[in-house]
Amino acid sequence: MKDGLLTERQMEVLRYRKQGLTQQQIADIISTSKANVCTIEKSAMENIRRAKETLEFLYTLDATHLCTIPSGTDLFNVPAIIFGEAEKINIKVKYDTISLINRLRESRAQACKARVVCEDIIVYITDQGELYFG
Amino acid sequence: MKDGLLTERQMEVLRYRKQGLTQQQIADIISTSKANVCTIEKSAMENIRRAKETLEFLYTLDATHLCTIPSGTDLFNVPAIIFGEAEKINIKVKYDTISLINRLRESRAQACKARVVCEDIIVYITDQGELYFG
DNA sequence: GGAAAGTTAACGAAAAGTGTTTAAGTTCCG
DNA sequence: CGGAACTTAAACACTTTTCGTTAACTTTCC
Repeated sequence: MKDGLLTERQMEVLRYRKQGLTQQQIADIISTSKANVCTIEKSAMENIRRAKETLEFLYTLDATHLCTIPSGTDLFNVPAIIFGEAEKINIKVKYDTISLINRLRESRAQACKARVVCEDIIVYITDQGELYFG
Repeated sequence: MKDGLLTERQMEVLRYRKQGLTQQQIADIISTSKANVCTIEKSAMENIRRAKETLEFLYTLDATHLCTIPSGTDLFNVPAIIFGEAEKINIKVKYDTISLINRLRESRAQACKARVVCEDIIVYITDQGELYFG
């Protein structure tokens, strides 16, 4: 039975980073180049991103496809669309208008520019009204 | 930029499984042996476990060590210990007695037998009073 | 008991991930 | 500007993961 995704090296760098050390300082401590510290840190972040994405997939397994928000939609119109679709299948969405927009912004930041959705967004919903954006 | 931890094959199997298919049925669909479906499913679950553990590590980066609950402690005594330790460092724990026990049970199920803690449990806490069990 | 479902072990080949180095690039700030 | 911090790319040796096979084993349920 193995540990998480991160290697000892990666966790080491992240811990030192959390303490505020520069890459050069860490490089000196663990006896390597600062370029290497950079790549180790970067691959650690990549692993964390992949861990998150993996769990996101798990959630969508429990969820069903609700609708797709087309690119170009005004962000402020998104809640109404989602509430409407959810109502059709008799599910009460867990979020109000504001927190729904915030949740979307957090989970798909690069898909939201100013007030507009700039990528198609697939919306999933669970029986409990939890939302996921794909 | 890559996807999550799971391979196409692994996601495929998990989706069919969610639909209630047996390993043999899936094996027929994707043209392989049921033994292979089993190992693919198993490694998928292992990847999911690792993803969770990775994010747990991330939380402990933000958190500081609060105390260690020794093996053999009565579960119902755990909240008092934790509240006491948190008070010493002036942090208000986010949970009440009941939800604290539930949180512990969920996060470290195999460490809780009946009313007793059967493994040492390291407790971490954030400035916001969020708890993590290592 | 017997059939279907599921698990395990051993092994091989292909693919992917990791830690390094070196060298050339940023970006930020006084 | 100049320096410190940080990023990137190519290449390498090395380890790990993955998918697959075969064959034997356990569990579950009627």
